Amino acid sequence: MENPRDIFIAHLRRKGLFLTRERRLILEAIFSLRKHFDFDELYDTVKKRVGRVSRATIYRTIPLLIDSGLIRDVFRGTSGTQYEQVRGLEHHDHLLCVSCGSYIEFKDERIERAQQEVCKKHGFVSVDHKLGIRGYCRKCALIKRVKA
Amino acid sequence: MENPRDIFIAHLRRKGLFLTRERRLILEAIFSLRKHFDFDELYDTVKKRVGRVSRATIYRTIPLLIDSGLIRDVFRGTSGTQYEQVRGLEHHDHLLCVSCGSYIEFKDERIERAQQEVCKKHGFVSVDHKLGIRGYCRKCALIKRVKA
DNA sequence: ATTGAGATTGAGACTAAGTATCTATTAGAG
DNA sequence: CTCTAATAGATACTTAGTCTCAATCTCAAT
Repeated sequence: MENPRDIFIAHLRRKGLFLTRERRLILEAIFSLRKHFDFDELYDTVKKRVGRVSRATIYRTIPLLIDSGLIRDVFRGTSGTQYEQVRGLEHHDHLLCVSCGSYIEFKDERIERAQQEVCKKHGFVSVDHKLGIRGYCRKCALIKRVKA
Repeated sequence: MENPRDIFIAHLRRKGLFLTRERRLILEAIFSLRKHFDFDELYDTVKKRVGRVSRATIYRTIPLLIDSGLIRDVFRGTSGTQYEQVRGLEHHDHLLCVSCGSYIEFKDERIERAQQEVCKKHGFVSVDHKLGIRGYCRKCALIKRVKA
């Protein structure tokens, strides 16, 4: 019950849904992609493997995968939503370079713990959180300084 | 040089832009709104006061206000972006109730400090950050429990 | 106060992410 | 194998946000 396929099937069962050929192929496609991906990358990959999929099917399957805990959406830029594979339970946050678009993942236990305390204090039951720090990565910060 | 108008003008000057009637009215409209607002609320308010504004003008002015540090965008839901007035420098983050849509603002120094350290460690120059915790507020968490 | 170059506005066309609808097809329980 | 609800595909639709361009306005220099 550890592999993505079983997790996905279990989730579908729970909701009385079928594991269709398309859903299976979308799931497989995701794990052939790099960790972060967007709609178009997923769509193109599935299409390349199957020959034909409807965009609608991809859009309909994404929330199922999110609810299964297999992927999550990380940020929404001007051009669509970015998703990432969730492997295991290692939650993490992101440093996002506004200049070159690269990102760095990080995890800080102090931040996680402090968040839990904040929730507790407000009687808030957290289901998800997202911390994104926007700025300039090391390389771009240097270029910027040279320019200025 | 403390009031929003002066800050805005200074920013425009720096970029060689004019303080037009429309920009002034948009700025004034914002400060008549509640702290959090979206595009439509702003658009309607300006229209009510002036009689006529182009949606494009509002859309063009928003980034100017963001760059001036007078407002910031807090989260982007399925229906547009939410903005908030920035008063002074008090940065804060949000607890977002996925059930009733309410939000709670909070600030935690430990989180802020830890973030700075993370940036430092990666040679990252932060310009902005956003922490949003999604979940159930006290009231909705109770209702949920009763239902389940 | 006038003027002129460049900035800006308004109106609407346009783009694109995501949703909704409808019909033919498919999954899988019995 | 059969039957029914679920599903896929195709495409129309919605809507946040951007782009375009002619008409208008701003303000620094006169």
